[in-house]
Amino acid sequence: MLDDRKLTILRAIVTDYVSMREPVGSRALVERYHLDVSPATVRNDMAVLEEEGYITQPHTSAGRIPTDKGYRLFVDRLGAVKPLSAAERRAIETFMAGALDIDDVVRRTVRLLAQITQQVAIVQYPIVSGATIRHIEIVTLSADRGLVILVSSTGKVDQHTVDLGGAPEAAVADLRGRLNTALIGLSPAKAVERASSLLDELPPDLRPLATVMIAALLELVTTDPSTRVVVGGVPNLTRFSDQFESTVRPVLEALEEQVVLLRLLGEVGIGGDVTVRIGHENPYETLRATSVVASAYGSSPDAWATLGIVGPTRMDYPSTMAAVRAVARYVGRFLAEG
Amino acid sequence: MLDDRKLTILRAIVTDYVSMREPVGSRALVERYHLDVSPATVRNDMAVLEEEGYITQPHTSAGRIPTDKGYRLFVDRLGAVKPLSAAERRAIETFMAGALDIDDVVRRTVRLLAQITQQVAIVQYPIVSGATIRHIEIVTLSADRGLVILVSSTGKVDQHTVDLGGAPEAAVADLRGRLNTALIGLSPAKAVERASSLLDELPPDLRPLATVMIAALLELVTTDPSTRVVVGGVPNLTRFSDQFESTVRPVLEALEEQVVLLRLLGEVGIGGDVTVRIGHENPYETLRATSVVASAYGSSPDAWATLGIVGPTRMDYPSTMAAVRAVARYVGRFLAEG
DNA sequence: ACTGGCACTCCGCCACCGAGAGTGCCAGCT
DNA sequence: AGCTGGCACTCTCGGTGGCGGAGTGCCAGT
Repeated sequence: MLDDRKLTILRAIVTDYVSMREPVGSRALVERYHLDVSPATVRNDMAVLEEEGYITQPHTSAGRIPTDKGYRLFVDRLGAVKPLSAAERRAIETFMAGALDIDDVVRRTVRLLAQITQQVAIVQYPIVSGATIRHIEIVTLSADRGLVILVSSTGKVDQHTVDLGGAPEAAVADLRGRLNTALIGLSPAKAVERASSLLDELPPDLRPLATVMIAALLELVTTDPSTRVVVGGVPNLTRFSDQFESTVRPVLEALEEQVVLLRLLGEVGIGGDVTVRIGHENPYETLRATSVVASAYGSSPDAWATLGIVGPTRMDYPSTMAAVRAVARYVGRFLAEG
Repeated sequence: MLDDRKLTILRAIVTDYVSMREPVGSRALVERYHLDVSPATVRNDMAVLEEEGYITQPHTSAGRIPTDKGYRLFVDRLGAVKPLSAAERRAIETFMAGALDIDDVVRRTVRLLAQITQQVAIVQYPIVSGATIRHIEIVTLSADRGLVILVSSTGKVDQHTVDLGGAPEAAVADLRGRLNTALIGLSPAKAVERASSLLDELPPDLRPLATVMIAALLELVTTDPSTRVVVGGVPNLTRFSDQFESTVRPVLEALEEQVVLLRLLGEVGIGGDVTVRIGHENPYETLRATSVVASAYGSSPDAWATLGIVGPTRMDYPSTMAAVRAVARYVGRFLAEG
């Protein structure tokens, strides 16, 4: 159906449209890409490509632009991965050097991604799931209010306020000790399990307090990993000052909602390569003019998360994918080394 | 110099321009604001106002628009505070109900502000300065890496990684105990002072570790309050889809930089009322088309911070100021009650 | 001190035109 | 069959010109 020349033409159309930002016509195509055929021939091929849904015309007698389907084919089969420039490699190295803690790593990563890709970057905090519990602390703030603090082996610290119900300080300390001895070193899933069985072993007077505590722990363990996403490079959106309402606003709205961001990053397998979601392939109708390029990253199969960028469907996929992949790999290695 | 009628006219121009978004002429003015004079009279007054720099003409034979100086006079002397609507009052009450911890309060506050004002909202985390240290925890992550966790009396939790240099577990525990007994209940400023004197009292083998620890604490105490600012309502920027490069981009850039945001919120006195900074009054040249409305908020003179909104100079100051004030007060009370 | 009138300026809108780019189709060539 | 050159057609885009409307400034009169 699609012979080599048609594929070459599609590739040329995508490349040209991405860099020139204008519908591309048959004449420009033969000139700029050294196709050894006449414009008329290219036109015939383009007619076929259009019929198959890979390209479209904004209006009669304008050049062609790729459709989502066209970009998809390009990404899957036609885009040669563009290696990073020396400057980009250097940027990756220097950006991460001297990172202090997890927060810092995430902040730096998001900046780095935004700068290299010139798009909006999104980085999810590494998920605790495979990590183990390192320490549990309970701090009393007032007679009635306390703070449960959970430190995981990856160095992430989570907190949650609880109602102490006026329990005596000694009871709190007792419970703190018991929780620590019982739960340290466990994975969150195991910890939740162990915690509920622990409840039965406790002296009756500790139980109400322990119930509250464990509920708080549970909440930290289950809800938290999904709640932390960091965004950067938002000013890059201004590069499309055309199509304002249609493009920029929906993206800004998506960026405000952590849940939306997480769904956008989507199900990226840990082993998998860079994932690209183009236009309508995204779970949100309003984002049909934007694409997401994402990848898993992490220090081990047990501690990983997702990072990626959001940009217009009309983007330089080869470069962007290369950048996302490189950053994901580098940050993963960086985390593993500590 | 400026008699009552001229002031009335200036007020009318500001009000009209803000709501209509178009330069306002003498005819429209007398009609819409029931000035009992002829357009010609108004024109004479406008000529004076222009000469004094309060209003200006985009071009000959267009209506007038306020200058920054005009807005300033309006805000200082002419704007009657517009009371909040019932819906807005209700929004404030319901938005905050059921807030869990500081993070939650801040997140909700920023959403609330953004929704009521329909602008970009900025909320700074309450500053610890007046708060006292509630608890210090040291957790070992690996032989070499540890985590210093600082819990303040306001329920804020800060963390910092340190290099343990392979110190034995017992030494770490010892130091942890000493730091806690020495520093709990102190204000950060006092704590830093006490910590350095503590250094001399320690057994020599603990000193290297203690030095690292105290440096980390110091960093937490001094740098942290200024590093946490939360932003929301960014999609509201799309309401000015005109003037894109001139307005939206600079604001987006400012929002990426915590330091810039803090400088924008600026020096707002704790006791003071709402502060307005109009156009060129801002410390950044690129933000000359935007205004900042900010206010201090907090639970006590010892624990407070700043919140506010960023919007176009052409904004409804009376409503916005009322909203910012109301939110600041409400959140302050909410924090005080716990 | 205010007003009505008047001449003047300038923007915004619309209609129109021509150039340019690009297409689709067709007949002819290889 | 497949490619090509030619041609008529379509549509956008930029520029021009005309016109109505809104608004101003000024001046003479009340």
